[in-house]
Amino acid sequence: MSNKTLRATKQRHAIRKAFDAAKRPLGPKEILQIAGRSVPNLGIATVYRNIKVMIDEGELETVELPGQAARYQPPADENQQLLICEKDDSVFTINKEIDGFNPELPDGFVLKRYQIIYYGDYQDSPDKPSRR
Amino acid sequence: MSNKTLRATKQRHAIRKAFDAAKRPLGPKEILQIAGRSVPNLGIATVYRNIKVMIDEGELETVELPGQAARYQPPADENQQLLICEKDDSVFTINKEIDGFNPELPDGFVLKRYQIIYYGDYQDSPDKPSRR
DNA sequence: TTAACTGCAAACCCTTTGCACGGTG
DNA sequence: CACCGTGCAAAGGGTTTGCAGTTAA
Repeated sequence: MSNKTLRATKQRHAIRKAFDAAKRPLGPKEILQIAGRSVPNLGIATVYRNIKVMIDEGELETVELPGQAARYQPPADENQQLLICEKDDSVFTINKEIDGFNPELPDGFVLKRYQIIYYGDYQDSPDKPSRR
Repeated sequence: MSNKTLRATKQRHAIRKAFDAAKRPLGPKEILQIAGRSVPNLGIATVYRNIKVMIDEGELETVELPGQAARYQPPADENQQLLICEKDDSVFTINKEIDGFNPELPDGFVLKRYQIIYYGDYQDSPDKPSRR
């Protein structure tokens, strides 16, 4: 966590609002698109820099996905389950715990955390951003 | 699968040998480094093109990892478990099935496959390439 | 002979950085 | 009025493509 004093800029405010509205992990370009609606000329560099600062502040965390660029979200469960919609690669989260999950690992390997990713899609075409 | 006739080139042969020797998923630069030992002046573009061709032929498959560039390997289990060594980001595979694993999914979501990724590291410093 | 294949370099795409300007506190 | 933050453009790093020369069949 940084020790610099953060300023309240309209850019950072718009980025926060984007996450509030989307309620799902967002990538840099998605953030630019959403936040850019309230901040004309918002630059992609500003988005990247704010992502870094906000992660540093503990306000965001990285969601790393296989074969895709990183997304970001307000901090959630460590072993959060991610659900990737193959229709459009949008990402949703499941915050429920799996119980009794305890895989066998190779000798000497110390498990720190795990990530389970489900691939599939919805039969219908739901309003993605309202799901959680 | 392509319909073009593949030729037996020394470049492709060297790339096959690299996978045989490594026995773990490899990235383009790793392939270039290993196969380049037997083919001087091997170009990275040739590596990328051969990866594509070999995937097209079913000879390789993509291993997508969160937050990392894709690796490749000869086809393995669909729900293969991947093990990422955080010491150097090298990747190993576990081919054992998990039984009784059956998570609850949201209504309407059709599960096609899942991927479980464990993060941690080895206490010792094993010979990575010999592990499987 | 001919069309797949290769190496090189340029082109791309995404992310980061340098710089001068603008805005917060 | 410091100095943090921003927009723009250039620089980086990884992957793809264009092209002319090479080589398998």
